[in-house]
Amino acid sequence: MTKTAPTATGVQRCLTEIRQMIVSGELLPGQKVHQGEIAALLNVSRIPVREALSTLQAEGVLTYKPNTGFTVARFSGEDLSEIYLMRRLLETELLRSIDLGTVDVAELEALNEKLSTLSSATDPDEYQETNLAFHFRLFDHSALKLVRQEVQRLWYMSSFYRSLYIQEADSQLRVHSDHVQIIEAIRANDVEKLIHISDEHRHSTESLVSQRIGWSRPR
Amino acid sequence: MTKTAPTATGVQRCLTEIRQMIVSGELLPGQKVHQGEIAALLNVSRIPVREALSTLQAEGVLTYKPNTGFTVARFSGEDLSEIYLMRRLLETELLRSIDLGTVDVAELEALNEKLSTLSSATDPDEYQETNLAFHFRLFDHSALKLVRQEVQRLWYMSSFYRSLYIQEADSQLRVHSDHVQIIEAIRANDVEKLIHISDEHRHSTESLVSQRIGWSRPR
DNA sequence: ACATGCAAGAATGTATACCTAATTGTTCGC
DNA sequence: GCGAACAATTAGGTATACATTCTTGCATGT
Repeated sequence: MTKTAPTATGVQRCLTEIRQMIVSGELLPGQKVHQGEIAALLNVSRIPVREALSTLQAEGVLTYKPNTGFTVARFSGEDLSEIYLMRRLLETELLRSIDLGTVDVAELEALNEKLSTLSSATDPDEYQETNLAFHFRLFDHSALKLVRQEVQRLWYMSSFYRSLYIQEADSQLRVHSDHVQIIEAIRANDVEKLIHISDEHRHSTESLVSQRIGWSRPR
Repeated sequence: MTKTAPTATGVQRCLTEIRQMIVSGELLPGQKVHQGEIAALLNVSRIPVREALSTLQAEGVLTYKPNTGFTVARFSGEDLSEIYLMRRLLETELLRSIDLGTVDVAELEALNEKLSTLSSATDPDEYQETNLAFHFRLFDHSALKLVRQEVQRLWYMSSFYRSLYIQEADSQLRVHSDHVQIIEAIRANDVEKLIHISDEHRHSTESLVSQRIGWSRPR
């Protein structure tokens, strides 16, 4: 999912790299993002870096103050509640619009199994990646492209905060079993059950994330 | 609302100007946006233009293809349905979260009266501006900042299409009377009624917009 | 000691210039 | 005459360089 096309432009590489730096905690919420540093790190000039930062700001991942620069967005508990509220509303629409009969269940199971083999403590990046793939492979079956895009934006916005709770063995087990239930609901062609399970799954992650707020420490 | 701060950066001016060009129909959906042209038009180099374009792409106002450039996003009827679906879900949450007692009703009435004095045919820009101000002055009373921000993005995305239907005397009358009903509901402190009226208001605009799809003609 | 103002440094904002990829039109071969 | 390769042109992508603004620390004065 983070694979950049071979013909990728510098801006696009900057985008994925900076996103990655946020997920991995290399850039913490509240921290300033120096254009020069990023540019040197990625061996490009500041121009493509600035464009990537502009994009991330529009997505809500960064904040911006003119003549002062970009900062990693920092969310309060209320902010995260809003994000999860929007996710619930929009993801419910996505799930409801899917014809479950057409879903490739085997692929989802494979992704979920891959998740269980990954240690979220040692490979947080790939774990996040795979978890995201699991959910969006499902969302991809919806015809609601714009809603899907917006949901993805919401996941990006909160990616760092999700990474906080995910690095725990307990959470990992919970996630896996929730996913199993999701797969069962799809097999049973039971949309309402799928929505219900997904709601609970989302809600449990929200609770865990909320508990961890404040762990992020900008200098 | 479109007033750029005196200390504004070039990118910000580009942003508001390009938005304006889309609302006014100077840039039509499906049309290519040439960086050089915009730059010359606004007396800046292509650098700030490109950053503004990146931002607008992240907002969904433009589409982008590497090494080929930016294009004004063009929405099908289904796309617009999605946008209105998201608006309904999110705006309902905004309205429900507002303490109607604290709303400055007089200000809303003033904006609505201003709307009726404007001819949407001759001053489409200011009409759109004022209409947007009416709704967002209300949304501003919500504590759900992120939801509000997302709703604003949805309005921006579809601004051109809204401009299509609004340039009709009938629509203008309808809008005004809907707004009067909205104000009444606020006065009556009746949230559910407010939501209901808003739903119908939104739905009627969606119908009108849908009828006009295809009027936009990219070269 | 504290506040104010100023100067040096650093980082942002943008114009210019160059390189590269996509496009368009042309020529050659069939 | 039609299609494919190729050259010329256009437009996008990015590095460099410079201007401008913000920041920071020091000095000065109250």
